Amino acid sequence: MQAESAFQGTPAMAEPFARDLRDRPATIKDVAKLANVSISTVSRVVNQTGGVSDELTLRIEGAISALRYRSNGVARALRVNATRLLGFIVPSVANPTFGALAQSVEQTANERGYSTILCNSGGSVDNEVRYLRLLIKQQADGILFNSMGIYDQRLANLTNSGIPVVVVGRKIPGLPTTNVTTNNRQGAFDAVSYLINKGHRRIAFVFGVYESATALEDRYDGYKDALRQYRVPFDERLVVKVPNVLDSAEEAARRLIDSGVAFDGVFASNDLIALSVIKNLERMGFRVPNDVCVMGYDMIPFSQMRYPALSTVDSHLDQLGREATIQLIGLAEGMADNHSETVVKSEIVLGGTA
Amino acid sequence: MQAESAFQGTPAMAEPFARDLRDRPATIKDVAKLANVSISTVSRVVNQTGGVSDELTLRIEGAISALRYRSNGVARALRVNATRLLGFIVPSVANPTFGALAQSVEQTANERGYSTILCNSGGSVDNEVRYLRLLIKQQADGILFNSMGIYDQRLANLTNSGIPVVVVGRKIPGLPTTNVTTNNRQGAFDAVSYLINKGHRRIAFVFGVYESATALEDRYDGYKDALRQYRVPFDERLVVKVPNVLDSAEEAARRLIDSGVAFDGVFASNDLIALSVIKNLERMGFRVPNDVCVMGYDMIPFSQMRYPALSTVDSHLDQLGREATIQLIGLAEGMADNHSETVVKSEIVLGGTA
DNA sequence: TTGAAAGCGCTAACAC
DNA sequence: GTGTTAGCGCTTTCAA
Repeated sequence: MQAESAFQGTPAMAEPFARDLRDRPATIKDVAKLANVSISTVSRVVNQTGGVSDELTLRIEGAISALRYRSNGVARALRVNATRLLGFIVPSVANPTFGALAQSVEQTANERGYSTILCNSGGSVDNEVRYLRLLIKQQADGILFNSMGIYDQRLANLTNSGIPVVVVGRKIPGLPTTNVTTNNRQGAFDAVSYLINKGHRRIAFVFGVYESATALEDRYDGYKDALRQYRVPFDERLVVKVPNVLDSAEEAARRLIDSGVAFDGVFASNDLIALSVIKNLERMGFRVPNDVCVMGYDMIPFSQMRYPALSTVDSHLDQLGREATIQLIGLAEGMADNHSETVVKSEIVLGGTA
Repeated sequence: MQAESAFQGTPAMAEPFARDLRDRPATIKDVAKLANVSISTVSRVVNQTGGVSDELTLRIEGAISALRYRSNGVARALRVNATRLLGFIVPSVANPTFGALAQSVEQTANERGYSTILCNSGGSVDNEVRYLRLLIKQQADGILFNSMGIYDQRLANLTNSGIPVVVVGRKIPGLPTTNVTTNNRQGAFDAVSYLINKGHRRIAFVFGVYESATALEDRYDGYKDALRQYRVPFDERLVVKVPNVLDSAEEAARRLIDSGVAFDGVFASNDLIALSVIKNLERMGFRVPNDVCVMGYDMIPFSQMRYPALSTVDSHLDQLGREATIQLIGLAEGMADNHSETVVKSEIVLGGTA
């Protein structure tokens, strides 16, 4: 820290000293030699451990900036057995849900002196396994895992291999890890209840394949809960699965419409799907919300960048990411319980589509 | 690799051996001891350097899986002086433009055995500097830099400090780095030319503050080029700056409309702004494209998730990310020129908004 | 307050 | 084919 500001302070006079060591970066040894002290003293100054006389401190800081010395994080990591690196495994950063999550994770980690290695699993368990292995090998201090929620024996082995793991946004059935989730079932219940209370009775549930098993199931359960609560008959023809929306937004609503089943409301398992449904409804001449009401889930920033804004359920992605990261760092630093469960509340937000 | 599959093959019989070493992970030494060989032989098996007899190989693989050994990447990195970690600095992953870019970077890096540390600068030079320092300290093998394009002496110092750096999507004036950009000026020219050829004469240019200086300037230049080419008078009242759209999508079009200046087309500096403009136009009762045509830039996946889909300029973000990553790895492995320039072509894509 | 020295886990000469 | 050993750059006892 001091070292760095000292360096900035003397960019001009730094050059002459800089490279009598041929083009490799300066090490602590070089600094020690130039300052005429031992490497341990340099280390004390660099890490601000204290107990170094003002005179030496000054001399060492001078040498540090002259040599443009930066302590080697890898060597340090090896020695102290901590990298201050966190792994974050998500299905896809291109998906704004995870983008928002990643943003909050990264920021929270940073405030605490950690960096984030981002890993796109593409939604495949094999890749999840591959990344877990990689992160363990790279000695990440902890792993934040936004898994697809599919159980696999290898996942169990890896998440139990000693490295702190927090599963975020969803649970993996059978994996006893610390997890931070959003209150999916309640949120879905609220959304569908709202639609019912507005007088809708034929409410479709549209969901994507590219989603975590458990989060999806919870939202589906919430949907059914609401129907039951208000004695609206369940019709399985209103439950529609669509392919990955980011790849092909085409089929979402069409299937529903083509099927000829009457419906006056749609509850989508996430915002992207909701948007895709709206797109297709509008393309086919329906008006939203006049002809059909649509609600999404997650409240990605985008879903508000249209007119009318999407009615949705805010799952507080920022809070989710933040909480999960805090938990993970707690585990990594040995001051948190393992296997805890945190639930972030979600709440409906009315835009203009329902 | 072999080690890992061997391990998977014997999860059941692994346990008994596993923890006579108290709860620390097994090291190469432990494996050597159990297999009754030297650590160098273990290393040779782990790294598949060859030259080890079948018998020993087998014995070592057995020990590896029994101990659930995983080579320590940090120790290896220290020794071979390479982390196989790439840093990727972006203004914000929550922004889908960078999400798309990050996705392609991550994938390309992965195919080549590298992982990516994602860093959100939040668009501030101070954070960019902070991250550059961090990545250098962490011994990243290279840095992919999606900078805001603002020059700063510290950036110059850091990017010249020996670590390979590729600037992607934009240039930083005054920083002679390798860079991979998209053909912004031409793309903007094409977009605006298209609008002009459709008969529009009052075309606004709307841009955001949250954008890279150079990319923006190039797009602005392209806009002016087209006006000049077709002898459409330039009216600076049609050039409108809006605040960060992700934070507040409110003001984009309103300013333009409130100003009372007539316009029949909008060229936005990126898709997000285009969407925000459309939202506000529609909210105020204008119809797109009937009353006003709108074109965006970048072709983020989202801009196609509406009806009608946004007309925009595809800047081939995936290709951009891919190309930049390849260049960076080339630099990192010492087989690419420094200071090269690559330009990815962009081309207009007609949705239904223009 | 300072320095010497051991050692984190690994690779790569080099010797056998 | 296999083993011995030095050392990557750092932190951290321990002694002085």
